[in-house]
Amino acid sequence: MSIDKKQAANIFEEIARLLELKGANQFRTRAYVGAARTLRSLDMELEELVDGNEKVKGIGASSMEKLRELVKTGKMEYYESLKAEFPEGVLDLMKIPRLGPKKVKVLYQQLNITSLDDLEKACEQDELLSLDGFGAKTQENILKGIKHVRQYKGRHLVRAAHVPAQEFLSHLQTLPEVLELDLAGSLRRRKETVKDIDIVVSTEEPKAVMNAFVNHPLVHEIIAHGDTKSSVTLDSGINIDLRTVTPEQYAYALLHFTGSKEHNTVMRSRAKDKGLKLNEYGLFRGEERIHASSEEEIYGLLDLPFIPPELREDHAEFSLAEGDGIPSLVTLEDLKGTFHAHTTYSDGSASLDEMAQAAMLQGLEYLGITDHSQTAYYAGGLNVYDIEKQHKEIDALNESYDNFRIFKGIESDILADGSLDYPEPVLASFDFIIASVHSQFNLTKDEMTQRIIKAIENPYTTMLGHPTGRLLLSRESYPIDMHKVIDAAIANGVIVEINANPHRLDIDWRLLQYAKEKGMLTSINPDAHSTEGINDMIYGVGIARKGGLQVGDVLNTLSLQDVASYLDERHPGR
DNA sequence: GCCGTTTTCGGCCCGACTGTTTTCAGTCG
Repeated sequence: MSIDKKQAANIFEEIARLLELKGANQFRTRAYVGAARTLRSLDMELEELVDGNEKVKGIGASSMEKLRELVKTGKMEYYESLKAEFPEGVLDLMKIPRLGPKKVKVLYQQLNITSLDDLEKACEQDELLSLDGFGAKTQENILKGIKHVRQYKGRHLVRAAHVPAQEFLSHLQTLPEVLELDLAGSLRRRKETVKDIDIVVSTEEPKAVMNAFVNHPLVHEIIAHGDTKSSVTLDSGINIDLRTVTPEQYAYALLHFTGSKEHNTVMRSRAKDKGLKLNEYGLFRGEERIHASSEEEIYGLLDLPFIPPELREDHAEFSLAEGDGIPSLVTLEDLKGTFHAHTTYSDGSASLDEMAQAAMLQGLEYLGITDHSQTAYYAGGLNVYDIEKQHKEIDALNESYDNFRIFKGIESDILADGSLDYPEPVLASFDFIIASVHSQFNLTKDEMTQRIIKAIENPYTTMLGHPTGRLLLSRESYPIDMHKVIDAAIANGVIVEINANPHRLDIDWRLLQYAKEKGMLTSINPDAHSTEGINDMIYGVGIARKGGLQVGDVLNTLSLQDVASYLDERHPGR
């Protein structure tokens, strides 16, 4: 069993946690975190990295040697011995909010606590009160934290954060004391999952704003309530952090709290290189504060073009900024239509006409309907008779619409051998086909990659659906070599979708820069199973923007006429 | 542990809040 990048990254991450527990030098700890991060977004195979001479920033000689050992032997002596120093389960304790390495160390050394269960029992029996630095309040918070960790595992799907965030923004907007406000944090950066909601407000009267915030009816619990920073938990379990600053500080605060941490670190060192200091309150030359009234101005002061929030991950944005420039990113308004929607013919909850009307309400010119194929019996997959019936209904509806068209599609299962789910004459009856894997995930990486590439090579395949099969926060991707899949898609003129359903957001944005450079075309598809599902396109746009995609990279920015001729030319039978 | 167009040694981002203290450590972002 060979090690993949994610597993390797997790091991480096765990080493960092263990070193923290040991009380190691914080910079050494940070180096391991940095190595883990580098591995996660590595643009080559692990074997290539450890065998080659290419240097990668963030992985020095020591980490490289450990990584090589891991890749070659499947084991790392250093990690194993470090792990042996602590009982299994101790690391779980650090997932509890407000429990860091120092407190965890005390808990396990003095009370021999090595699991969430142990900790819960100890709290219930008031055992923590005897420890230095622990009091009743801490114990109470830990008990709450254990529940929180068990229930939510700390992260949330972007839709679960986006909806309440909009509610709080509108609420705060109505306050006369609020001068400016914005979403910040990972939600503004449109990450695929988020830990909490961050909002920044500029005001001259922070107390009034904070009071209104913590007293909002959706607030379940107040975690912190200060003059410039407050933090609450909502009934749904998600946290919101609110920061207030003065109008003078606002642009700097928005930049700071939008992050990412890694992006900010680079920005700070750029400032430092110029003899300046950057923090959430301003850019300083000695005591002198340099004025900036927008994020654009701050970037300008550091000789950078404006970097949109979605790109601020220290992933590619600084090299883009200093090379070809920051691309003008695709927006929701650029989408003229969309593909991948289910109806009551299979497992959707709305009829063909209802789905089409919902798309029209969004201002779209076309909708590609793709119910499930016959093998997906669990989802009511369509047999040949159903398909004929659906096509007749679509023809009639299209007759009745002005300037709107339903495209006839199918989400064909990719069978275990890589073939599509109907005989050729049936495949030929569709305007387009999305090929997706829905079963038999337990193949090896090579087998799965070959299976999907075979489907890509089928001339009837127009798009590849949710290419990795991941379900965020619940199911990992099946093993697959996405670089090979992307290369095959490009070679065969197949579109790889950005599945915009918040549970999937698949293809991962970290692959999009590679795909774009190679010339891959994508389509932002909601995978809608209801009329509301069409609204999920916005989350797919966020992913496209994180990947640096522009209008020309996205099929469904084409007008009805252009997309119709594209599909016609692409169809092997026409 | 990582990094370097002044550097192979000496730095490594920085501030707010809580809970415990009695002036501050730990945690978080």
